Amino acid sequence: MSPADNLLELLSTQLDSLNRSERKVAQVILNDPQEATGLSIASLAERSEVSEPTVNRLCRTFGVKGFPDFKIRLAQSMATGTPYISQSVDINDAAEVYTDKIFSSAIASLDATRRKVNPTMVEKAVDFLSQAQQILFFGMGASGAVAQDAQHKFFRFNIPVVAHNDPLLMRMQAAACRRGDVVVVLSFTGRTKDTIEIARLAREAGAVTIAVTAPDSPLSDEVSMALEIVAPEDTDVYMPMQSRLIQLTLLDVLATGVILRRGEDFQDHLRSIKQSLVDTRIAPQVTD
Amino acid sequence: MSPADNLLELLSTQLDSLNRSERKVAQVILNDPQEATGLSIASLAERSEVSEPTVNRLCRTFGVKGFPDFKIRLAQSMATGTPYISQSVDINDAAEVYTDKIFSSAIASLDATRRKVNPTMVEKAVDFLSQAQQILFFGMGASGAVAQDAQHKFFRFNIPVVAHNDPLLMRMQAAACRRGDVVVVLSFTGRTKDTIEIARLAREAGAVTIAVTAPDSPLSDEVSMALEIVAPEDTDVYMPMQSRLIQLTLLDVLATGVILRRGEDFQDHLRSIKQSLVDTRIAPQVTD
DNA sequence: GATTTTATGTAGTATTATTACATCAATTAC
DNA sequence: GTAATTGATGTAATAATACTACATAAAATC
Repeated sequence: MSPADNLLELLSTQLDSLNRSERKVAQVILNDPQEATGLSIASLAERSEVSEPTVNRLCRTFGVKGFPDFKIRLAQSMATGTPYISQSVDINDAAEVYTDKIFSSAIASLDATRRKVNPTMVEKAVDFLSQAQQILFFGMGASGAVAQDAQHKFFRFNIPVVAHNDPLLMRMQAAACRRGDVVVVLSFTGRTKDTIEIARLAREAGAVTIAVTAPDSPLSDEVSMALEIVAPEDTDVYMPMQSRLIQLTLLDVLATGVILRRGEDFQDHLRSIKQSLVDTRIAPQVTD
Repeated sequence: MSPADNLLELLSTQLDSLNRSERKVAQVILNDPQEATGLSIASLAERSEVSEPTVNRLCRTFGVKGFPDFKIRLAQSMATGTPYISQSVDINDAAEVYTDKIFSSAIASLDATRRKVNPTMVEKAVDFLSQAQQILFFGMGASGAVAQDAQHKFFRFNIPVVAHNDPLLMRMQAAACRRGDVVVVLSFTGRTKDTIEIARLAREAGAVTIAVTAPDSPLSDEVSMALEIVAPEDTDVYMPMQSRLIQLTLLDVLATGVILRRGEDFQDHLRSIKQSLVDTRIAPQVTD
């Protein structure tokens, strides 16, 4: 994010450190930012009961070129700014408040990742996955559930897929890998000793290894290619929440990539899998 | 949304119905909208190889006052417009595009749910969970991974926790439930026959049953209380993606609720669990 | 209470956008 | 095939808007 991105937030937090006149302007803006984006410097000055240069100076205080530029930043930050700020839960929060905070944090994390994901790497991972003879998902702890989820998704592609969360099984499977196998290693930190060693074993055995992990971690040095994701650890204070959602979504992206690579015919196959569930259900919900 | 809100989208859809010169301008804008918000009418005209009034006319075509106003609408629609609209992936999408679409859809789903969650129900579920003698998470298929994830989260609370994705095991466990047990049943559709029956068994055995499922589904009638979530099925065409993220996040909310209910002392306990992982890791990453 | 510093406003200047009009190209009518 | 009309585009003047340099007023410091 560029420095002056969350202009509205900046404006309200910096309110105290402004001059009296500049503060008047800031308050008028905060009072109705939408309106403010439509005003000329003259009208805004008038409403704030200050002179035009004062408005101009306020703008420059926030590191923008001038008033028109300021309005544009304002417009941007209104849409994207206020919501979705990763907030820590407070011990006194009511259900409504912490529910909102957790959802907002989840959204903020996904949004942050959305912009950071490297499409070239995604493409590359999809290349490997769609050519794999066998796919193995390895994840321990919370990543174990992610691995299981991935298995449940990739089995639809008519490739043998396994998921493990037990280090011993992983180790055995890794050693037994052959050329054509693709191993996806899931680790939030990329620093778990077992995981790193298992990745190495798999690679030595001839498998392509893909890590979904933190940037510049020991694990990402050890694999064929790394999909690097940054989780804002501040909200994951006591358990992994954000990092796991990010991994899951990224795996959704990879699965989607594989589907697209397979072409349209393949989508019939997927539809038939979904259809096979119908008999296990009550009444409606067939959805084409 | 006001008429001229999705300016970028409008711009690309209306591209064909524009004059030759105006189209040139539109293309320059679409090519780099961010950049365009920073240009003067003169520079934009130059880059588009048209005259300034042409640019001005284009702006008016989209029902805005003038060029500066246009830039502001553009800025807004960049932030709010494209994103967070649940878009289907197209077979011709490049990696960058489908990555963005999937993340955006995930965000859109979470955002939609965020506003629909009933805090009273959350509160109630937290009440049950924090008083439970034992917690059982049941989920089949993709919900199986969610159940496993939940187990991994709730085991930290010093309560016996089990997770199952096998209907037979679920059934046995359900029948063996006793007063004081809490069963959380995860089902996207709430219509899987097995799941519904298992929920009934558990309740008859004396357990409190909580469903995380679709509103007004057979399952939600069968349980002690239901946390109802609506997944936008349109993006989950071939596999459950959004619905699963929503369930996970909702379980994060419940876990957080339990933590808060336990009070500050309990947070030391959580910290010590996290600390216990340190030895399995390489070097840094202790985080307090 | 005098002096310096900081804040704010005034008036002129520069930039930027808009309008009115002219020219050119394309289409249609003859 | 040419003339007339319509629509598209550009030129140049005008108007609106924002910016700068400077002056004045207020506050803070000595």
